Formats: sequence, C-alpha cells, structure tokens
Amino acid sequence: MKKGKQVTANDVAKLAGVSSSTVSRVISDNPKISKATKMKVLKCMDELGYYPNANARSLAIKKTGTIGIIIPTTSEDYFSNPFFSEALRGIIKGASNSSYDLLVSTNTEKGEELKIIEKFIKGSKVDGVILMTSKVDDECIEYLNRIDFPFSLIGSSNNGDEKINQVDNDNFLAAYELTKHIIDIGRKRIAMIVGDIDLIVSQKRVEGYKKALMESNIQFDESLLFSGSFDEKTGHDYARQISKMELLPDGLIVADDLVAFGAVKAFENLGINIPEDIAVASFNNSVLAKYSNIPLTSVDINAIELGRQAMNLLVEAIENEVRGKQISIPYIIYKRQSSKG
Amino acid sequence: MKKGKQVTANDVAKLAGVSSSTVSRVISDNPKISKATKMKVLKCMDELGYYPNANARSLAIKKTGTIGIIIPTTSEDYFSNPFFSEALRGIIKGASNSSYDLLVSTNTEKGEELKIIEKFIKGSKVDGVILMTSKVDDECIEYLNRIDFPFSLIGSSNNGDEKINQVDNDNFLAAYELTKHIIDIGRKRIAMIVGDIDLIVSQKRVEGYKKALMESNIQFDESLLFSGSFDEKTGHDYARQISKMELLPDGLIVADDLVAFGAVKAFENLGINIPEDIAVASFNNSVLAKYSNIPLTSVDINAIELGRQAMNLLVEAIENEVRGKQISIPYIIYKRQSSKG
DNA sequence: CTGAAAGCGCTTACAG
DNA sequence: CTGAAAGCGCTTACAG
Repeated sequence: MKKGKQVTANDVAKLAGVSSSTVSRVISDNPKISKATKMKVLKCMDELGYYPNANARSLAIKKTGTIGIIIPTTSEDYFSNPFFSEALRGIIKGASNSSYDLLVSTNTEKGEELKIIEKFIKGSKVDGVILMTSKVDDECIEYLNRIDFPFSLIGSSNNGDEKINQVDNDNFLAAYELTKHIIDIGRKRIAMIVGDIDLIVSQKRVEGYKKALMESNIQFDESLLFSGSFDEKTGHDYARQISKMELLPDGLIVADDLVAFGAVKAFENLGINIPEDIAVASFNNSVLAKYSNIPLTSVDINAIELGRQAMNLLVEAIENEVRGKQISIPYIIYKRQSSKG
Repeated sequence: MKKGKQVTANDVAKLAGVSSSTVSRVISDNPKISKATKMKVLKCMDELGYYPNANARSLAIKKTGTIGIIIPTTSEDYFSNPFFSEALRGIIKGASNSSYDLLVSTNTEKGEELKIIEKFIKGSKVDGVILMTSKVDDECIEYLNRIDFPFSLIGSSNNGDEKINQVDNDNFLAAYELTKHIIDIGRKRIAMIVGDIDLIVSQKRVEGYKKALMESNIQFDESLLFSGSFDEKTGHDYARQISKMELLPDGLIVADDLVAFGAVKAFENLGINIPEDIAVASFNNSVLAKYSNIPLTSVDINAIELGRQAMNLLVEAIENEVRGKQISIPYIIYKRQSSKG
C-alpha cells in the first residue's frame, strides 16, 4: 500500500486474539499449531488482506525465495540473439513450478557482472544465481565457486567443473557433426564464423570443427575462422570479406541463424549461389532458418530446455546442496536446402 | 555468503572507529558527514567487501529499489510472441539507466496476475509495477489504480485513463491505415485475425479495421473476424477455414507475423496465391516478415521502445508521483510483397 | 499448543 | 558533524 499503513502480523494477531508468534507459525505452516487457532488466524489474515512483509521475513530467516538471473552486460549484442529470450523463457517456465521469484540483473557497464553478483549475494537479495553464459576463466564462476554459493550455469566452464552445476549442449559434438555433414556433401574448404572467441561455447565449437576437418585430412586454416557479434551485419560483412578471397570457401559454419542469414543475403547479392558455391549451416534453428528464402541447415539447441533445467538444477542446489551436476541437453540438426549436396 | 557471517555495518563501524549510524549516513551519502570520516568509512567498507543488507534497508526505509514485471499468465501463448521478449528487452534497457532491479513474476495459474501483484505490493517487494498487457475491465489496473500504487502499462486501458500511466501505439490508427492500404490496392472482402478478443489491443485494432471498411462503404462481416493465439497453427487453421468459404476473401489483416506466416503457408499449399488471390498484412515486423519467401507487409510497433518508455515512465511515477501520463510510440508500416497491388 | 523476548541489519529523529 | 536508542515486521529458542 502507498500511504495506508501496512497490515502487520500484529494486526492479525489482535483480531484473532493470539500472539504474533502464533501468526508467524501459521504462516510457516508449523505443525504444532492447533487446527482451531490455525483456521481462526487464517480467516483473520484473509479478512485483513494480510501478506507477510517479505523483507522482514528474509531478514529474519536469511532466505529470500528469489533467484538472480545474470544477463551478460551491454548485450545489445548478446541479447538481440533469440537464444537469450528463449532461455529466459525456459527459466521462467522452470520457476513457475517452484516458489521462487526471479530477480533480473539490469546491467550497466560492460564487465560489471561480478559486481552485480556480489551486490545480489552480499546484499542478501537472492538465494541462488543462474549464469546465462560463460567465458574462459570466468571470474563470476570462480567467485561463486569459491564462496560455495548455489548457482547453475547455462553452458560449460573451464574452471573446476567438478563442483559446478551446468546445463549445456554438447557443443563440441554438435559442431563436429555439422562440419562433418558439410564435408560429407563434398566440401573441402570450410570457413567458420563464431561469436566472441572468449566464450566457452565458441571455443568448443571451434574444437569440434577442427576435429572434423582433421579427421578428413583437411588442414585447419586460421584465415577461415572469424568471430564477431550475433547480428546480421556480422554475417554480411564477413561474407563480403570471404567473397574476396582468392580461393573461395565452399562451405560455411555459422554460430547463429541471423548471422548466417546476413551472410547468405550478401552472397546472393554477389552472385554467389547457396548451396552450389558455398554450403551454409548454422545454429539455433530460429523461424528464420526454417522459412527464409533459402532454408538454412541449423542446429536446434533447445534453449528453452536449457533454461528450464538450469532453473530446476539451481533449486536442487539451493535446497539439497547439489553440486557438480552436469546435464546435457540433446540438440537436433535440421538439414535443409542451404547444405543440399 | 553461505556460511561465513555476513559483514555488517557494525563491523565496518568498528574497523573505522565510528558508530553504525555514521556508516549508514555514508551509505546514503548524507551531506552532513565530514569528508574525512566519509573517506575513512568508505575505505573500511571496501576493505571488508561490505554491501548493505537490502532487506534490512528496505524494511527500515520502506523502499525496495525494485520494480515488478507482470508477465501474462501461462502465456505459452503470449510469451511465444516475440513482442514480449522485445518489450522485456526494452524494459531492461530502461532499467539499466535507473538504479532499479527487476523482479519478474513467475506465473503459475491462469488469471492469477492480481494475486501476484498483491503479493509483490503487500509483501513490500517492489516500489512499482509494469503491466505488459491489458484486458477489457482489467482487474489489475483497477486494483493498482484504486490503491494509487505506482505503475505503468504497456498498452491502453478502458478504466479511468485519466490516472493511468500508459505507453502504447495508436493501434486504432495503425489498423485503420493497414486496412486502408489493403483497400487501396483494390481489395473489398477483407478478413481479420486478431489475438484474444478480451485484450484492449485486439479491440482497438478491430475498431480501426471497421472504420476503414465503413469509410469505403464495405459492410463489416462478422464471419470474417477471427481471434486466436499468437502462433503459426492459428494462422494455418484459420487459413484453411477461410479457403473453404464460398466467397473467398481477397485481403487479410493479421495481428502477428508468425500467425500471418502460418496462414500464408496454408494458402500456398492450397494453391491460393499471395498477394494475387489474397493480400496479407500483419503486425510486429519480425525478421520473418522481412525475409520469408513472400515478404510480409507488417507494422513495426517498436516493442523495445514501448518497454523502455514504460520503464522510464514508471520511474517518474515512483519518484515524482506522475499519474495519467500517456505516451504514444510511433509505428511504421512496411509495405512488402504480400500486399503488392 | 502458545506467548514474551531477543534478534535479523539497517535508518533516523533526537540530543549534543 | 556524530552517537545512542528506538523502530521497521518478521522468526524462533526458550519457558511453560
């Protein structure tokens, strides 16, 4: 309420003719309370429209019933990627089955994630934290791990996995299979565009890509590996750059459909045909991949499920002190026209 | 921290050789504190890695520094609509310029929004609330309005606008212009698919549609008005239904691109040509609209801006008691192949 | 089964 | 400019 005084446990107590202790016990469903007084108190609560003050409660019991979601900073970049919306949707879905609320970080400065996490934790705002992405030697993971605060990670980490709860696809394998598919349709000179190279997911995909090349005795060529943001322009720009190469690649693996689409459009404008001249395959399986002019071969990583399971895992971490549990979410490769053999 | 005792203002006070009152005054940047002690205290805070306990603070000052985001319940439906992701993105963007955190409702039961709002408010969890959609005679709006709790609405309302802060497009005008455009290319029998008919936005669009028809002396035909969810299937199903009509419509207005796309695909499969046989126009201007096989004429409602301004407006409502401010976000109609004349 | 009292960690009016 | 004390609204060990 704004001006009108808040209804307190004491008000309920008075009306019910009991003490506030008893009211409190009714709230927490303490089994020792007699059924009769419980009913009476419940009725009075209802009558007064009473809700316990969450701050007072949290202060007393040192639990908040809320979970912090750490969205990568600035993220004009990341966030325009549908992956985050989808994963967030999954998290909300998971949270709906629990009794937790979600506190979403509103990031300001780039690289301030750790500060936000500290504020959330030391300020007693959350009981646990979900990290939506991970970098190499991630300082947030390192911190959470060190103070043993409940958290779960969407993605993988390279620091001390044995204690970290993580939910991820097998990005190594996905990239490996995707590359292999492109090789299988007869391509030999395969370029790759990934996101920020500092991200674990980028690294894993590059590894998978390299392994597939190696297995087919194709030399990895540094000059065919690009990294950038998750937007159309990135794909567009790299495609133009690629088109100017002496030896045109005949295959391209891209980390996101929108980027891939930007590239495809650029190629088309340059008179380069997909898939005849260059076969293209990407990740995330967005509607765009399915329905664009030239349907794109794409890996569905099931971002909703990643989010949902990360949420469920976090609840386990908070309530049962689960640590080091790793969940792998299956991916599906949809083969479409952009990589027709 | 998990087990390790929390660092309190008292710890800082002891280290700095002052009282906790002084520490508190440093936190709130009270001007009466001497520069010297302020520096000293700040240093000690830093040294101990001190963050004030947000619950204790909120309890004392009766402000939380957080804002509640009410996402429509269940919303398998709503939420799959990119509009919500986009608007949420805008809200986060707006929040990043403020000092507020975001508490997102995790909905369980359909129609529980009011309960969630009450829990947020009476439980002292938030200083203000953003409503992401509005129904006719919306009980949440009625409640917030009655207790004069700061809130802002993405959309419009039909109860007591004079006190409600709202950010919206002119959906009446947008639908009117869109319909007029379809009429201008020579179409006379124009169907419409909107979302849930209880939503204010649906009502406004239907009104705009009707007005455009009336102005061109086209009789409104109830049997050409459909309402459903925001998904591909809805469009698909209604398209099949439409295709069976004795008199096939030659125009179609749809509330969302994905729905429109579902319809377009169904029509194609039935040998009905877009735009020759039926011209199609829709809302939201997603990537799909731009890049699908048959690019769709679509209204860009600028959902990000809707969210951003709703956030900014709410801050004004909280801090300056602003009420009844209405902001209109411009829309843009992109005319594409699906409504070529 | 229930109550009185102390405590959670902050803020602020009051006094100096 | 600074401190002691009371208060925000809950919870819980203790006593009965």
